[in-house]
Amino acid sequence: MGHGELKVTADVPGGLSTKHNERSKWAVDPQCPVRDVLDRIGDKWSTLVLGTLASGPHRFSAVQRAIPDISKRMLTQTLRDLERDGLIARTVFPTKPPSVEYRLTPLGETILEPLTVLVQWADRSRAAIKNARQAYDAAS
Amino acid sequence: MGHGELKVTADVPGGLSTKHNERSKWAVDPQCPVRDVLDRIGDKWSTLVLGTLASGPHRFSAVQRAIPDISKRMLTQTLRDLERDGLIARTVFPTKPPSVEYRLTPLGETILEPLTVLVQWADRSRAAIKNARQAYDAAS
DNA sequence: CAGAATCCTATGAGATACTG
DNA sequence: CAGTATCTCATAGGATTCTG
Repeated sequence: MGHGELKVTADVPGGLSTKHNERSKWAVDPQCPVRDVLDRIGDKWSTLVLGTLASGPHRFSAVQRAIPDISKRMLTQTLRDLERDGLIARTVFPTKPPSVEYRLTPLGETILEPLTVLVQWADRSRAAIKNARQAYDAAS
Repeated sequence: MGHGELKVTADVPGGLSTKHNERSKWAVDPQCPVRDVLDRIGDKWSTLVLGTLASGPHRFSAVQRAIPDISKRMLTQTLRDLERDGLIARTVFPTKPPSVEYRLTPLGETILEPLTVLVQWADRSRAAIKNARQAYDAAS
């Protein structure tokens, strides 16, 4: 008890992994889904960009306006990585000056729900975490 | 259409955020929940440690065995950060040699479900992402 | 406008050695 | 056993300048 009622353990006995692993060695696999997903969205900007595009297609400069403190360099790189992974699509309109539109692909839209679940957790837990930090820092 | 049926937009019109923000400026707030959560679990090891402790309390060396390629330095630091945020609890047994046990707190257990949702997405999407990468790299 | 190129720095993280 | 203390390196990421 104490851990038996965890929803996660009902489906994934070894912890957070989902299958194709025996027992608790899931963290060993360098291609385990945990590492896989975090390498993808664990960087500083990917989720912000995905969240921005969640409300519809944006041009390069529009994304940058939505995330004011991202540099052009990191925005370009983040967009490229997401495009390479098939999460967003890039469309160039050969106008003068050129205009480029970014939008979520169908695959990219499927990540919004998992991200939303995570963000909602963060929102609900913010106060508790803040308190925990203050208690920890006060005790140290 | 195209974005109107997104589940995420039903609850969170501005994108991934959940509330207390007007329109699409959610990414501007440095304390926005997206950045908040990613600063917490977006590092290389936190989720692996949380996933390991999901199956029950572990001693320091047991966590290290579960995640073979983490260094003692990073394991210590990751455990400290998670403890500070109130997600895990540290219990010292004054035996000789000393033994220390780590376990999820009630708060820490609440993050397992969001993480599981994300991991399951990664698992389901792995093939699609792999294909997208190959197509992108072939076209470049 | 939408980048590409270059330079630079801060930090994440590994390796190793030491200790109560 | 469960850390701490250094040292070192790779890379994420910022600032700036240039261009089709």
